[in-house]
Amino acid sequence: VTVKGTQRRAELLDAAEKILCESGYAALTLRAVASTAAVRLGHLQYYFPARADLVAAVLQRTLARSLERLAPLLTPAAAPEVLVRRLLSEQDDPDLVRMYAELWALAGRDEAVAAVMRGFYDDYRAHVAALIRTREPSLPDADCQARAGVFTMLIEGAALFRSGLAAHRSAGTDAELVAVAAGLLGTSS
Amino acid sequence: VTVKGTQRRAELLDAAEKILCESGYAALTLRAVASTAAVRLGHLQYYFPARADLVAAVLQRTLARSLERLAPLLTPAAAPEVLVRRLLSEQDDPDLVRMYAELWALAGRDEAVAAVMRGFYDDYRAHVAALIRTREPSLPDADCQARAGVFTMLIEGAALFRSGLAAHRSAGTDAELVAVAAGLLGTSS
DNA sequence: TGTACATCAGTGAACGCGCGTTCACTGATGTAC
DNA sequence: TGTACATCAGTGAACGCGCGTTCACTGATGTAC
Repeated sequence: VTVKGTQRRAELLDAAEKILCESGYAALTLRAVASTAAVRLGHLQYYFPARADLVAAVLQRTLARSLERLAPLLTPAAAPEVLVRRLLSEQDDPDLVRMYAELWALAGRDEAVAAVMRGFYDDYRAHVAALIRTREPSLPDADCQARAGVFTMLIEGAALFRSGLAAHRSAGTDAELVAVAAGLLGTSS
Repeated sequence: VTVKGTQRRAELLDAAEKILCESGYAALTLRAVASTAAVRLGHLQYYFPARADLVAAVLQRTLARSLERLAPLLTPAAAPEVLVRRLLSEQDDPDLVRMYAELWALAGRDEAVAAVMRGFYDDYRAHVAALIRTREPSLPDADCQARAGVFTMLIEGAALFRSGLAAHRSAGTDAELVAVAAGLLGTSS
């Protein structure tokens, strides 16, 4: 495990992540990844012997990075409404929403992918639950979990209906969405 | 346009819908459809000259049938909680949820598919809005629309988080989900 | 009632293409003595 | 400080496969006269 090897591997995952985001899972072929990373097909296979290895690696890394980006937003510092708006603005990147939609579809056909996805959303939900707990300390833990679950459903459902996939954005619906989502996070400050 | 031709066409769409539901979009190949319908590849091409024609036709028919199944549930006859529970029980079929996930992913890569999807959800949302209007006649129309929009986000988000794709079902979260969704529909009876 | 003919329904073989995978190979880098 | 050798990094060509599409063809069904 040399420094060069680690770096190359990261470059290949960069290329894979770029393709997955911009062009989708169907376009995530070994040849496309190799070409994007300016590497020969056979060489890519040296690092990822089978396509499944590459897919698993890029999935893990992409979701871990997503969580790193989302977790800092889920702090009690801001008012719930502000927090929800920030969270929703993360959905402004169409490529990202498209990618999530593809991962959901993938999870439906591949139990290993589904397990990784559930792990990601478990972490996400735990952050939300902790936030609710901070805001309403007297609320039983089970209720915090339940509210966090519904909050997550709502936010991820919103991704579909604010991105053009299932509907276009609407200011009126957004206002109601923010109100409902903020209400789930706890009493407004 | 003979009766035989119409019937054959329906049989082919049946086969395509079955594959799309059970095995997903990637498995929706012309050879698989022809084989399922017990028809030769060349013959399938006679009815659907290009794959895109078949995909468009099966998408239209599948969503139209979905709406026919969902619309009767969205009547003011039942209490909101009961109605929401019935709606959620429609998500008990894993194949169906998987298929929706695939259609969302598809919509992200194909604007024609996205347009069909948006049309479907426009109709769906209109039904919900009408239901809310019945239940709370004094509510301005814009508010009905906004609430219906959030309701739809929540229900579709719930599909992801109750099917194993993004999370497994939880009784506690379900209870909170029903409460929030029913609240959006209007005052409880 | 029969005949000619156009259209509809269905067959079968082949095409070029991109895919994941395999494999034998070469050059560079590190390591043991 | 040099040498031998194992491991790492990278190349290039070929494979079998399934895909959508094309096309020439045959048989069945309807229609006009």
